[in-house]
Amino acid sequence: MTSSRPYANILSRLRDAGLRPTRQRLALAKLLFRGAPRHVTAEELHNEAMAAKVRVSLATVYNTLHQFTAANLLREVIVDSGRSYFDTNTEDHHHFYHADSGRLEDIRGAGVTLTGLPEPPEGTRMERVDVIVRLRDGL
Amino acid sequence: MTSSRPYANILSRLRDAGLRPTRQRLALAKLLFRGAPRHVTAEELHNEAMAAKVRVSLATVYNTLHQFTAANLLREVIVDSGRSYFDTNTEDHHHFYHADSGRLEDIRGAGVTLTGLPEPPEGTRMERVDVIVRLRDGL
DNA sequence: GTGATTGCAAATCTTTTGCACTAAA
DNA sequence: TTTAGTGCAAAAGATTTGCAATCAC
Repeated sequence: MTSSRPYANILSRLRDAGLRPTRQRLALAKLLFRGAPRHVTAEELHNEAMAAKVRVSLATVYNTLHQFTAANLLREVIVDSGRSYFDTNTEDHHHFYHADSGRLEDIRGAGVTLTGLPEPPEGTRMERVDVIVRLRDGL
Repeated sequence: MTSSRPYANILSRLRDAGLRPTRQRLALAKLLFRGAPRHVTAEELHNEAMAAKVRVSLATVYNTLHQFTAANLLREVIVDSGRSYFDTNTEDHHHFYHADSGRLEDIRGAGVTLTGLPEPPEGTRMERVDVIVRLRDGL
């Protein structure tokens, strides 16, 4: 059972991604990938690390999140100017954004279809398509 | 012809929105709404104002952009954490985001269809749906 | 006049950077 | 070793705020 050996699993994920499995990266990866898929900000992850007695600087958390994103272990979700969210779910999916609380919720990609999108302009290629459903509390 | 009296037009747009038509707001609105629909950042608009010899502080540009957005004269487009774009096109449409240049391009909303989106969760309402097609230069 | 708006500078907040130090291979 | 990675503190942006001065009505 894979989930019974999360450490080894994470170790290989980092190695496979070409990232040296340093103490900090391993610790952050364990925090990120242990439970269900989640959305975190750099500051939240830093706080979690502190709570878990893992010594990491905020700068390293930022660096690590970006390295993980470049390695496709994470996806950056942009819904709020001035705050970056990182999503542990890198599969095709979209998001509900609870604008009043700042919380993100996944929308499975499978069910959603987009039709009628124009071709990318000459000289460009489509990197990805984001669908963000902005929600407000109340009626 | 409406476009021959942009000033009077803008004046009423502000009044209708419940915004006092101050010198700064009129000047910024004229810059924003004169030509074709466009996407601007606060800093770009501030630079334009300076170039047009309109004295406005950057803080006032920010305030004004947010007031215009609240009044539905503008729409804020979020594609980049750390930089806000304001779109003079408030109709239903989506965006190409040229990630390499930071440029935004409209996609007419009419042609695009989204199917299979789940209902908003209990206790929330859908404020709007954004589709952002992230583009990269080159092949 | 009187209350809404503005300008300015300072404050805030998030994110990035430079560089000496530390640790992985 | 040798080179990548880290911490820290400082820098960099973007945006907001506080408050006295100014303007629209």
